[in-house]
Order: sequence, then C-alpha cells, then structure tokens
Amino acid sequence: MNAPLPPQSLDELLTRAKMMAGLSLGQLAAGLGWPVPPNLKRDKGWIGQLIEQELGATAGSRPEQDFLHLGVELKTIPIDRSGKPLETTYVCVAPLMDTRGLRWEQSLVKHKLERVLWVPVEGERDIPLADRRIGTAILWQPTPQQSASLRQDWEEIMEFIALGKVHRLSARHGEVLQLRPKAANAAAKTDCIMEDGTVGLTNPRGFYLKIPFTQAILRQAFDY
DNA sequence: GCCTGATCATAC
DNA sequence: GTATGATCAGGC
Repeated sequence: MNAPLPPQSLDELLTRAKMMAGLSLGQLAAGLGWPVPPNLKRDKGWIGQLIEQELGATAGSRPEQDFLHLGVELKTIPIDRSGKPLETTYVCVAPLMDTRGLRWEQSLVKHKLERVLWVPVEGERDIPLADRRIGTAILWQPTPQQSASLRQDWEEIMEFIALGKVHRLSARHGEVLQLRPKAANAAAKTDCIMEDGTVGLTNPRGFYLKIPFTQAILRQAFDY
C-alpha cells in the first residue's frame, strides 16, 4: 500500500513523527491501507511495524538501526493513562558464546541505544486497538549516568555468561537492563558456555530495558 | 497489580 | 535457528 520513502534527514524524521502525534492507530492504518487486527495476541509486532512503515523505516530483519543513515533506532513503547510504560523494552539478543574479550564499547546494546526515537502509544488493553492514540515522539540519547548504569549491568550479565553461569541469571539481575528468554518458545535452544567450559544448550536470551528506566526517559522529556 | 518466563508472526 | 517487531499471561 502507501509506503513512505525513508526520511532524508533527522529533521524530516522528527517532522513526520510529530505529524503522527494525536492520531489513532486506526487512522494511521487506514492511511497506509493496513487492516487492523482484533488484538495483539497474534500480532505482537503490529504497532511497531505500522509506525516503521509510516516513518519510512526500511522493513526487514537486518540487525541494524532502523534509520542507519541517520543513526537512529526506532522503538514504540506502550504506555498507560499516566504515561508509564506497560512493558519492558527489547533491545537485542545476547551473545552466549565466545564472549571473552567482548567489551561494552563494542556491544550491540550500546550501539542500539546510542540514539533512539521513542514513540509512545496508548497500550491499555481496554482501549480497542484502532482507538489507541500515538503520543509525541522523543529523540533520546543516554545521559552519562544512564550510560554508566547500562554498562554496569551489561558487564555483570556478560560476566555470568562468560563464566558459564547463564542458567543462573534471571530477569531479577540488573538495575536497568535485564536478561530474559527471547525465542519462539521454551523449546528453542542455542549454544552456550557451561560452567566446566564445555558447550551446552540453553534458551536464547535477549537484553531488555526495565520499566523504571524507560519511564525516566519519558519523564525527562515530558517533565512530569 | 506487577513481573518473569513464555510466546506469536514473519523473513531468510 | 536467528533476527526483526514486541506483548502475553499465570504465578507471585
């Protein structure tokens, strides 16, 4: 259907994002010629893909920022009536093999979070999907304090992984960043380092931002 | 009510 | 299986 071209500048991206603010998902979907699913149970990535399309991100499954030429990663984030995030935010998969020597500076977490365009969307389940409204987008870069917190959690988690203790990590680890399963289901397996140094199998994991962290990002932008 | 572990769709 | 986009939902 209607497929906007990629924005050619950061200003153009921000202008497009501002034009979406206040619109409902139904309005946006209609403009793009997309059908609205009854709910997100079987379409968990629908909102993210809709916003991607509207803003002209290159669809696809390439492990890159959404707007590589602008150095911007796009994240939609479901919020409640008070503006608080309803869910944690997925960042990227966690490497579970050959992690010795991997440094924060070269990590995928740091790279993905260097510049993020956050698009808040009403996410409460009692609001019909088509009626949920899009909020004001926020272009964010981590403050030195936020970057230090992310780095500390990342290093602690990666230390566990490198020592073959990934099975001892839970979502409770980390102040702002957590490790959780990221797969089709619990039967999915991938190679990992075991405590005796051999190679074993475990559930694929991903890094997620905890809710208070993203809540602080929204709060610092909207000053509430 | 919140959170952690589990799960859904799709492309390749 | 891995990567993209995330939310679901039962146990606490």
